[in-house]
Amino acid sequence: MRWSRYFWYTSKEEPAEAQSPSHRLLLKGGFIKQVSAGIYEFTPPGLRVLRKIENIVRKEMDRSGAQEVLLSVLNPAELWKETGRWELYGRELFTLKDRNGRDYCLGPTHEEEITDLVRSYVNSYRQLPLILYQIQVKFRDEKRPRFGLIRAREFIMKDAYSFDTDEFSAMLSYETVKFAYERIFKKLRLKTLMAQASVGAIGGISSHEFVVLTDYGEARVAYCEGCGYCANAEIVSLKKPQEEQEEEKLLQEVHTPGTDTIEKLASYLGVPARKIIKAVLHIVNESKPVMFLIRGDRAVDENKVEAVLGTENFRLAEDKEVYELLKTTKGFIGPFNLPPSVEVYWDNSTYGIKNAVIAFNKPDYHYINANPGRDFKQEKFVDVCQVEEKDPCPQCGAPLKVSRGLEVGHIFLLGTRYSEPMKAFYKDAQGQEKPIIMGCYGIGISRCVSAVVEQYHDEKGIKWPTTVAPFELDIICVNPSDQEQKEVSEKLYMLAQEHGIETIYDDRDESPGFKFADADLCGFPYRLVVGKKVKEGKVELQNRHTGERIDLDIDRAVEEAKKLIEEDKK
RNA sequence: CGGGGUGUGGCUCAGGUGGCAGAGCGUCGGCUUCGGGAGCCGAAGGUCAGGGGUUCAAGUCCCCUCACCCCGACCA
Repeated sequence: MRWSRYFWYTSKEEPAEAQSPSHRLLLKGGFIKQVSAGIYEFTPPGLRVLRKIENIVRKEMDRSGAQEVLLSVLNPAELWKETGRWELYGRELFTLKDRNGRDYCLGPTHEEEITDLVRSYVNSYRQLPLILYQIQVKFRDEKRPRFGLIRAREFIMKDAYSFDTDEFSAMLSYETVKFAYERIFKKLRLKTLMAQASVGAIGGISSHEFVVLTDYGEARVAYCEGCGYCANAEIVSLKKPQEEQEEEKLLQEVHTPGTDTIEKLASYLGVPARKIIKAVLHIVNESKPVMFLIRGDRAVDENKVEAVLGTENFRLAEDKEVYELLKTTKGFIGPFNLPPSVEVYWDNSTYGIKNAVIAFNKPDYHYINANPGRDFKQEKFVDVCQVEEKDPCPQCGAPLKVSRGLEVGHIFLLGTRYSEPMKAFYKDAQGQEKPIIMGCYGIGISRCVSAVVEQYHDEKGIKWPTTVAPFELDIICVNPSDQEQKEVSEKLYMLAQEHGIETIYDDRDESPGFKFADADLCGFPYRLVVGKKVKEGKVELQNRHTGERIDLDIDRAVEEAKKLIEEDKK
């Protein structure tokens, strides 16, 4: 491709709206263009990257025995009503009506459609197992799209679905896709962790996430370098700690004016936050008050709260509600003299604490030296504590590491969540009708574009791995008005194409610095610089990843580049 | 959905106390230059997000709406 004729425009200015490196560099490098919040267009080079990722995914899925289909984007409401998700999916579903007033949605995921497709053809155990997949656009009306392609409202996803006769067979399908995913991310050069995950809104039995460690992910992953345990932080269980060994001191009521936060209270009393018991009041289903008590230095994990309460319909109590129920204000809530409507849970972190600071619903006062058993009762213990670095690994007890991560893949063993309500049944060898056991498996293709940039960039720009680079080789003619340089560049460009190297030839009439800067920004793994050294019969081959530069004889240059590129792609 | 912020040329931004709409980059024409986003000369380019209000006069002050970005809770 000759850059002078190519639809590719980079920017010298930093895009004002972008924060994360991938968002910033993809915009600045002219790979994507924003249309609206969470909606992006791909330019020719951006699309080249996307297609390469798609093709890697496609190849590995095919290799695992999955078969590609293409489902509809515009989905009639009827199917979604069969599974109840027309209502359950909520406001994240983009919905619309046709001219006759019939309801549709733009598919955010395709369990309903694929189940409908399969049930219309499959009715015997002889037709199973089966894995189908597609690579297609998805729509989700996200509450907060952000970081460019990382969380978009319109995005490209590879979604696969498995259909089996029984759980054992389903588990095999699950493992098959899991292995395919490992190969895919390896080929994309993405360093991922595979984390145990909660099944969430899609529903199901078992689930793993493939997570890229970056600062701009929204998942928190806890992992253990000792035993290899790795899980989404929201499902890591924290047990009761050892009982503290301390002599119980005399309970005292202390005046603590204005200490409405743990920080203020800790510094006012001169005690560490871990010696404070904090109380958090939630309102469940807009009616029931529930109090959680947790150690002062720890945070409540709302996902765990959801698991304890069995509903996502809860929120923190407002000041007014706190006053009506407990006649106190935030910061002075405690588990004493409560109205019977208030349910109390103690987080495991509060177990065995000695001489603690705790509030008792009297504004501006706390108890000090409060001790469980003697001064208050702890009945129901639960685990609602947000996992943090150095917490013990639930498997081996070694200190955990915690990182922000970006979820690029997710696999679920669904069971009969969709086949049962949609009556996707098969007949077994005995003629018995049974629901198909399903699994579903996603990879965020467009998100992977960002994930790669997050892992491969420096202050100058992107450093594409050769397997996904828009072009493998950039030929720069330093001075196109120099006849000799021009001729050599043209010759090398032709030769590179003959060798099957994906080449962009920067023949633009721009200054050398301009072209070098673009090459760094756009991240081609290899760069052939045709400059004044042609007089000595040499050109320079540069490696974007290592920064290495070597002078090569003109006739050897392309072969040499080819060798390195092939090596990278292995 | 809660909290914070920003909307001025294609892009990045400046425009105290109301008084002729600006710069740099980019674009177009010309000259010069060529190993790290070159230099000089000239030109085009604006519904100041939209609507309403105050005023002799609004980019600037007030009200409403919209869009986008950031922080939190949720998805690949």
